[in-house]
Amino acid sequence: MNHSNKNLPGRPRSTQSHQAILQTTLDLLAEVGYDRMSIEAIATRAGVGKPTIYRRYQSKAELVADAIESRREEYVIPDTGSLWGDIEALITSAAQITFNPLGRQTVAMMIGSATSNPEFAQVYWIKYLQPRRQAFAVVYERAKARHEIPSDLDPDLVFDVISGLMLYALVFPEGTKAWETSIRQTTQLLLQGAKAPSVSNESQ
Amino acid sequence: MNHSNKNLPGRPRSTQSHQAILQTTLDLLAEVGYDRMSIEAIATRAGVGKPTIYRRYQSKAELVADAIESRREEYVIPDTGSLWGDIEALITSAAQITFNPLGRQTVAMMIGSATSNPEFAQVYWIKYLQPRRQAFAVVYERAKARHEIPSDLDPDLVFDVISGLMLYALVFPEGTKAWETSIRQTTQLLLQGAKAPSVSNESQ
Amino acid sequence: MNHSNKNLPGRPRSTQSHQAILQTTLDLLAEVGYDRMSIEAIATRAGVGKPTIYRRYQSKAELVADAIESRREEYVIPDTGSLWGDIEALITSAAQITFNPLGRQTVAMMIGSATSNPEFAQVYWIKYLQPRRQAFAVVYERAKARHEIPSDLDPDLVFDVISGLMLYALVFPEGTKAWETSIRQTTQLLLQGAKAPSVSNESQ
Amino acid sequence: MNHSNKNLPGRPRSTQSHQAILQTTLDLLAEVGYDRMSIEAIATRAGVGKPTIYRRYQSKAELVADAIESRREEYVIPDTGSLWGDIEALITSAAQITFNPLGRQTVAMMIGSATSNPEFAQVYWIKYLQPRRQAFAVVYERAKARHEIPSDLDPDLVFDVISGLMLYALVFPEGTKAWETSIRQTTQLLLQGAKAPSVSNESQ
DNA sequence: CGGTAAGCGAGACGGTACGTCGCGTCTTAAG
DNA sequence: CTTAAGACGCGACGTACCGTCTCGCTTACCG
Repeated sequence: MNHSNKNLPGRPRSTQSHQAILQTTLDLLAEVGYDRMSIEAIATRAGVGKPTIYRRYQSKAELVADAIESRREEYVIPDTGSLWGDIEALITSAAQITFNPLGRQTVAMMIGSATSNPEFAQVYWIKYLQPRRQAFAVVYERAKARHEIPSDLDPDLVFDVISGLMLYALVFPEGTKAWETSIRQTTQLLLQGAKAPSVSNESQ
Repeated sequence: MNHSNKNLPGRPRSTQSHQAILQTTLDLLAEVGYDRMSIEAIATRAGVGKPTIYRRYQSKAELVADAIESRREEYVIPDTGSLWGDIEALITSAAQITFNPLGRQTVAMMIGSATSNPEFAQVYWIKYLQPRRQAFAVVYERAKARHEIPSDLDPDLVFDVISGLMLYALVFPEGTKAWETSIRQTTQLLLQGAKAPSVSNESQ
Repeated sequence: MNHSNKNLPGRPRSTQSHQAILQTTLDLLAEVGYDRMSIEAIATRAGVGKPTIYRRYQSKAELVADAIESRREEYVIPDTGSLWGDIEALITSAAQITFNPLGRQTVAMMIGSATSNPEFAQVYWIKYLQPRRQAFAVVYERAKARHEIPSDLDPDLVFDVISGLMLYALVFPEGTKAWETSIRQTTQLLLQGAKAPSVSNESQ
Repeated sequence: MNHSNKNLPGRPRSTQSHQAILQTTLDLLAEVGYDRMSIEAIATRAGVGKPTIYRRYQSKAELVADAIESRREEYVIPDTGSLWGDIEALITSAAQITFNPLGRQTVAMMIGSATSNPEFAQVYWIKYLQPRRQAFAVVYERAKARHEIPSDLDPDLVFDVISGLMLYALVFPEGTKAWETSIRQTTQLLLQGAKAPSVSNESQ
């Protein structure tokens, strides 16, 4: 992304400052949340001048996006040998990332600025959801090859339903305590439904 | 909730100012969004002093919550005679409320403060989602009585899946253009799945 | 000034409230000073509604003026038998009234609003200084009759010099610690100077 | 007082803004007076942000004090060759500074906050009165050297009497129209009194 | 003796200014 | 040419009082 071996004139940007900025951003995000987190506070706590931040990022959203991105680990497609094993792995991975202070704040922030900064949710979509969606497609294909499941079901749809449920559970915890159970149940029903003879939907 | 016929001392609060505040809040929410909307601007446009707003609400969130709540219409359970007709009505109603500037901002705001102001999402849950969830249960029971659908399916689960998908579609429009189709398809699969012979899930 | 025995219709004004207002005004004036004293605070502490104050007084200045005036005692011209005895009595009386918290605040307030509310200093002049100035004239005449002092000196001038010195001492305490001594000395010099053969002032 | 050639980090404070603030403060002080002058108005008219003012001064009093101080000219001790000539020069100089809108407001403000901000009157004493008091002492010594006046009179006392009279005249204009005449007369009497044989003060 | 007119406390009203915080930009000297 | 530091103009924050108003309730005179 940055061709750091270019012979640019002048003092190079401090890697140390850069790391301090990103770490402090994540710390503050987890501590006080996106809204209550000020660039001023990040600069002060990181021991960095404000312009040093603004030179790198145009907005708080951009900074936070990069901070989160910087800590993202490479996602490995699970391969446990069975469909349900893989699905459990996917759910567990998603839950670990999502259901902790930083994760909650991240999602909250992403969602909160979905309308005001649409490109922001887009980043989340491309960087985070898309890879998992594709991983699920792979998992699904493998299960199909093992004849575990029917072939006429769109894995993307299943993935979106699962993601939607997790998002829903994140936003409304009081209505959906047993969200993991709901996800398993729903996935099962979808797979069965695809196998069963079609039910006519007369309104369509 | 309040018996309102109490003989409180002092000048009563102006209903006119109150209405002006709520209306202006909704106008500005739709126009510029939650973050960019200042109490100062609301007060000025509503022709009201700032303290008049702060006397009623402790925070912007509280004000906006009440403004939205004040415009909520009574929800009527659909009864078209067929399950799919009722479902379409539910979807259409939800879409009308959600997929417009004010609706998007409302949901964005509710979700955005889900972690910082959890009681806020709770209000949304109780006032808005719960009634629709219960309405769906009624619709489902009626369909069951008409032998349109199997009996061993939890209507709440179906509702949550649908809601989750809509929320997902609202937040990530780029990934889910055809969300209405997805919802119909998913609902159909769930209903079929419930009818079909169970698929064993060995990991459970 | 007010023909209080008029048969006005309606409920008469509460003497109790009136006294509470005046007393609280003086208390607060001494405690926090004129500037930091708010009508709101007076009303609250006096257990009185704001309109009850505004019905009586048009401004804070007016209220304070009346509060001070209400506590003014009748001034009695001293008559100790000797000029210096009388002068000491005058000085002591003035000092008692002026050099205490309420007195300092009163004078400060009078002076502070001398330019913005000139009529205010005028009240002070008429109600407080004028009587003492006239009293001094009487004292002076009596001393002249006793042949203690020369006749060709204007007692008003002497009084003004004394008053000026006290005012000066009140405002600049650091420069004029021994103001009582200064006053005695000055008075003595003026009396002597009036007796002595005139010094020519060529510039006049 | 500050050696100003210190190498402080960060952007130095804008001299331009500083001057604009001081000038606008004096303008508004003369126009509307101390009480009616708001920091908000100063900031707006000076084309400056409020924090820029609050960064420099903790209170309105402090700001005004510095604004006045900034325009103070160096005082030159008069030397006309005769005592009365010098005295006239002193009086004229004092009158010019004091008896105009800005001067009146200045003194009013200084005096008004004499009790609430005692250090404020102190500044006035040190910066303004003390130099003139010392100047008068010099003038007096020169006159004594010319054998114009007796030696056993404290020039500070004379100065204080004159200052007190001017202050008195400023506060109570209605009682002391001919204050210049009073001052000349008083000064003359004091000088004569010092020459004359002492009058016994029996009460002491 | 009942009507009525003013005063009462309480407290909300539209405002103005307060003093603070954070914004995103700028201007320094130092590296 | 970047850095840390920090001032800048700006705008919104939430609070304190301003002086006015509107309540429901006395209170006391007057017909």
